[in-house]
Amino acid sequence: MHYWLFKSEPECFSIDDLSHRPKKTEHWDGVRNYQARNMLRDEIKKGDRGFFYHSNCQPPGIAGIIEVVKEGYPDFTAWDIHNEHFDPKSTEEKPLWYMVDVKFIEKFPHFVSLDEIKAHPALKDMRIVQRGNRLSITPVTSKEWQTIVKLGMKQK
DNA sequence: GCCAACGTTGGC
DNA sequence: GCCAACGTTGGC
Repeated sequence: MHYWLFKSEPECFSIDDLSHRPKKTEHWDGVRNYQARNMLRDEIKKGDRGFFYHSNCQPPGIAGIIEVVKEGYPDFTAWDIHNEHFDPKSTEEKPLWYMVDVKFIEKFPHFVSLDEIKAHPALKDMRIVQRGNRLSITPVTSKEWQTIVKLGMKQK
């Protein structure tokens, strides 16, 4: 099993939005970056777990845990001309963009802020703390995963 | 709202 | 196939 970090702007789609969806499940659509697309299509497997990262908000950080419940399949929002992620280069015959379905597992009792991640020596290699990182999905090592889960489960 | 970093586009 | 211009991301 592998671990991932999924970025989302909470204004747009937050961990609470996910937990209130039917079956606490939603497709992770709208990724329009080739590197992230390759991970969605080829590497992210059913049963993998991910962090739900809140970006472009105050404070940014990791809000909780999700699980991949459906592996890569064509992102149909790219075919919808009225969708903001519409892309005429993608067709049903030759889909260009992919997505997975993710399910809400839990919200951390303690939100792990980007500041905390940056301050932790074991997390210094995470993509998310490196400057200029713009990938919306990144791999997480099992060591990083365990470190962050420990921080997130810490009760006040 | 600023702006650095980065990916993508398109002219050549 | 280079690379400048442009658009987007996302922390601050």
